[in-house]
Amino acid sequence: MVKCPHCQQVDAINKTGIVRGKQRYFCKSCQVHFSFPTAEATRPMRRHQVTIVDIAKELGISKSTVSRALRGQSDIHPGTRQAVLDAVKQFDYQPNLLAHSLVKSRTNTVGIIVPEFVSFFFPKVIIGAQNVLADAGYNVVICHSNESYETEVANARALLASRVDGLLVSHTKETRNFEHFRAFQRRDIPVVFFNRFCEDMTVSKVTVDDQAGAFRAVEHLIQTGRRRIAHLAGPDSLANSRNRLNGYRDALRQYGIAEEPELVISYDLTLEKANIYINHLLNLPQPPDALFTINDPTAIEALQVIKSRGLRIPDDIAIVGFSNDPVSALVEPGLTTVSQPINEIGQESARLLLRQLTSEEKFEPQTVVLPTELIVRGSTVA
Amino acid sequence: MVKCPHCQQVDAINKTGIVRGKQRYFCKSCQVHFSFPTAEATRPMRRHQVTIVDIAKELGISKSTVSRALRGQSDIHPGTRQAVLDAVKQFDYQPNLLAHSLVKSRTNTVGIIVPEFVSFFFPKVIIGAQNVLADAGYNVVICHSNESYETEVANARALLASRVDGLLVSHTKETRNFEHFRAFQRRDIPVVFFNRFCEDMTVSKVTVDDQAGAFRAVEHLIQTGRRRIAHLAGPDSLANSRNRLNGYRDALRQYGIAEEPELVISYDLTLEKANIYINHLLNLPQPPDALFTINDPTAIEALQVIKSRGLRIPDDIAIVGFSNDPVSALVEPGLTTVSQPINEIGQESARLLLRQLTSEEKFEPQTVVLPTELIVRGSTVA
DNA sequence: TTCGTTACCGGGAACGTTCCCGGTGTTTTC
DNA sequence: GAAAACACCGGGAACGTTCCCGGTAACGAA
Repeated sequence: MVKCPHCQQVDAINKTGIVRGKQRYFCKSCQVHFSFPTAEATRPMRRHQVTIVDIAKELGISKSTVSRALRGQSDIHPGTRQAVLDAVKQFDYQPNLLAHSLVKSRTNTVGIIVPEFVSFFFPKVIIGAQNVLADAGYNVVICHSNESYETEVANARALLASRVDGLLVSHTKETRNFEHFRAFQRRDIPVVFFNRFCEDMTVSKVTVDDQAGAFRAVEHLIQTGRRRIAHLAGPDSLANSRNRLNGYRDALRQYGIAEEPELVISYDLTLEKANIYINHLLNLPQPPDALFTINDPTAIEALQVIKSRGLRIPDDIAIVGFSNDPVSALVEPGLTTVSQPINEIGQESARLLLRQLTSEEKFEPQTVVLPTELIVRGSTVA
Repeated sequence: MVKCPHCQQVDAINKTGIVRGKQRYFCKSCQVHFSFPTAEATRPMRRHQVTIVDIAKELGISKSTVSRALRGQSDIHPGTRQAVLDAVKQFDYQPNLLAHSLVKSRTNTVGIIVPEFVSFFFPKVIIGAQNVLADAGYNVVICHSNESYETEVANARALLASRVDGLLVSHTKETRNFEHFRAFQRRDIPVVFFNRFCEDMTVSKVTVDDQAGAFRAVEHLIQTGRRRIAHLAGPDSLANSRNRLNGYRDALRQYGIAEEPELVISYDLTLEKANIYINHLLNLPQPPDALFTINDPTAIEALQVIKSRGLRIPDDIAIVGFSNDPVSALVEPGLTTVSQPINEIGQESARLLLRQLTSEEKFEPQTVVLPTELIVRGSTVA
């Protein structure tokens, strides 16, 4: 009853096992195995995409010609080209970037990994970078590591797998192992760090003059008569929090003020912890008369806590933040803060990456340090 | 001097033109054209990627087997599998997602297009969506249309070209033509609108009860004694600004207050225009005693303007915003506002998309309306 | 023994592009 | 009027995967 598809014989057929749920046969005379295609297994009925060959067939030309017409380059008759363009419109053809990238080995895409983006800073950086990159014809895919090392590694892996041409990163506060970024370097995929960076990786970096900014902030506090200046510092894992701490110390030293260890607290950047430490500082036998925080959200949290305790700002205690978030102008009193050129950070990072992407020869990694500026508002002077 | 590569003859060779900068010859006896490969044209020295076949060659097995081992499925000897895994680690092999997506015709990626993301709202939505999507194994690429219709179209085109499996959109305030989104529908790529949506497209939508929220806000103003309530409305192109306006009108009508046309101003959501109109309202012969704005940034701008004019809030004029941005709790006085479940908007949109992506049969588009809640702060009651 | 079954594995065709290379007319040049 | 140049176009091999299908050895049962 089973007929060999080759010799059409019915006998001399053996069963030879069930493979993937389908009976297989063996024809002894033909010395060949065979099985019968099941009805639905013919094709998974994949939705047909209109491709370059569909256009080619329609116009009776070759796919090479269609490709040439689409890329709008050389070796194409204007008439043919127009015909292709018309057909493309008619069939609503969309080029498949996947195939394109596969053969070109480049995706015209750069990845951006940021640790968070509900605060003002990172979105603004991304927009700055994106504008520059878009002008250069690059797409951008944004990843959000959520301050989690695992997520960051997963993000990096995903970007590597999708073969981005370059990477812009600000790492998480947890990140101490940078192997997932070195994987890009090994493949000659340029990486640029911004804002937060690994000091012992030889990559391009964009940052601001954190130390000088912090110095100016603390100097300003000293010059307005403060002596017990507390500092809520960021985690030690972040270079910029180390630098801001250094700026703080520089100022104290230069003005001959001894550093009180109890006034310097390094924490994990969460508002919960910030709240705890602010209260702790205020509860000290000798509370500080000024507070310099690692960033604006922390300063604003401090502002709320201090006001809720009925203390006067800046009379009883002065506050300085860092980065001049728009909110800092809206709170009452306005927050004195160190502004950084957020948009430029993004733009400069993107430009650095682009230069690296387009340079033919070996590119020397480069570090760009942008200036900071002290913005004085009501939280330090009445 | 020129030898035919076939017959090795030297005479009977003609030049037959220079094509792409290279001399071409014709051998009359072989009846064949030929040219000589230039040295550097051999290969563009493309950096070699380590692929599945490299691993296969190294282990002396076929690429099919390596592929099987990597996908960790059936029909693979545990020993072979382990050997492959070891080699993968040793050679630092990274799978090429482009090739994978090309053959599978799916990218496991969904695109998100938002009109802006410096304000609190959209980043938060994105995070909500991303969490849900990541759990389901999807990657996310975020596009930022910057409230520009052209950019939005470009974004949509790029996402289509890179073959995302689904799309989450909040369109720009300029968008009146939705053809670029219909292109996804034509290809059976599910689209979910959130926050801002096109009413006459049959797609899934996630929104909040704008009308009820606005009603509650205005009702609250009326109940606290206000009668001349102004409304700074959003552009008519956005369904949610229309709905909020409707809620405003409902409340006035229900409480028997006639609508004053001069008190309802629709504008383009920029702070510059907001400032102008706020001042305009305050300069009216009969200025309003309350202001309900389309969103929180506008309300906060109003708050600043009003305070700078020396007017008291809420005594002289009360303010209500919309969406409960974190800033609204920080300004002084605190801003009464209508909160919406921002995170849930993202999550729900993602879930809707996922259901559509995984459902076998035809999926009926669905609209989810999430509740709003009035948050009363100092800008309306002392 | 001999057949049926299981457990693996390899070959090769997709997927949708680009690019190289070689063809064929037609036009220019000497 | 032939040789050289030009203007177009087509074929087919990449790119790096997955998937189908068929092969082979080993083993259990009849």
